[in-house]
Amino acid sequence: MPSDTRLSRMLHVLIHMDRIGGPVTSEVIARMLDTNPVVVRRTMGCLRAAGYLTSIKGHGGGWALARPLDTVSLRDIHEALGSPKLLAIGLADDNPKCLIEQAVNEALKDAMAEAERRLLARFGEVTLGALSRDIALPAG
Amino acid sequence: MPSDTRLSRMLHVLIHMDRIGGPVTSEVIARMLDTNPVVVRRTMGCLRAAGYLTSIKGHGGGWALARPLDTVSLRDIHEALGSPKLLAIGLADDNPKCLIEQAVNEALKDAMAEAERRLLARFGEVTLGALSRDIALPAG
DNA sequence: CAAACATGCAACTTATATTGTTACGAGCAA
DNA sequence: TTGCTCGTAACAATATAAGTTGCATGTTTG
Repeated sequence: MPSDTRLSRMLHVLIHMDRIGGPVTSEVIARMLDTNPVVVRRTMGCLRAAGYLTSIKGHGGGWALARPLDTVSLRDIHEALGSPKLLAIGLADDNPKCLIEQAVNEALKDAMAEAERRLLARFGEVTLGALSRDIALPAG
Repeated sequence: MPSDTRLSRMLHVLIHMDRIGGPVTSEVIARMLDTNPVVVRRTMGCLRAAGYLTSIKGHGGGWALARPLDTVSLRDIHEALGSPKLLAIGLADDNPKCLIEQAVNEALKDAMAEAERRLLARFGEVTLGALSRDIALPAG
């Protein structure tokens, strides 16, 4: 399966929108992300449902930020996307009564849970505003 | 995509093999893992290539451990499987020249690399022998 | 040697999740 | 009314793990 790039894409586009200021159409965003307007609406719809974006139909419409980027962390966006799986490996449950399988899975689960916790913690520490300020201004 | 359960399965089966002692056929292992002998051969072939297993054809043949489990870490098995991706999220490279995309990806990449490093470090600290000793003996 | 057993491997199918595409409906502005 | 824009359903494309079938190869046993 192709890796999930939605988080990367959404962070990218949110910072662009902050700098543009006014509403941006799915069409324009699709060109930024080298994809399709429908993909943009589908993904950004999650962020609208979570209160980070608004969308306006009709001429002059498009997408706009609903909150200042300093109040939004990478983790917020991850969760707005439905908290998709962060880890690619899974636990087999082929023989759930087997004590060996249980012990192996317990060991893996602990390590995986810790890795996930730390990744989410780091995402929670970084706001999109802070990230944006780290970028050279000419990027527009 | 279905999560990759090969690591979990291989750890499980290696501890069983250690307790059984003699060679075990793909057929028997397939029943342990509730799967197919061909899947077993395919996956275990990676561990043979890396020197952790041997396989013997013909009557009385099957799979056997090539090294004591105390000398094999979870990380060793992960690497023997070809170091499959640990993280499920990826970085979009839709517009590689865009400074914003670059900065976003850099931030994500750092956090992801750290999570991966820590997970691998933890896998490296645990041997299959140690894991096996944590399990109640009647599990056989 | 012949038969039974077991792995090796190619080729194909299935399952699952993201991503891409087409088509059409609904709302809003000029 | 016309044109722009989002909303959504439906479907195809893509990638990877997993499952399946079939047959060749090698090994043990009688």
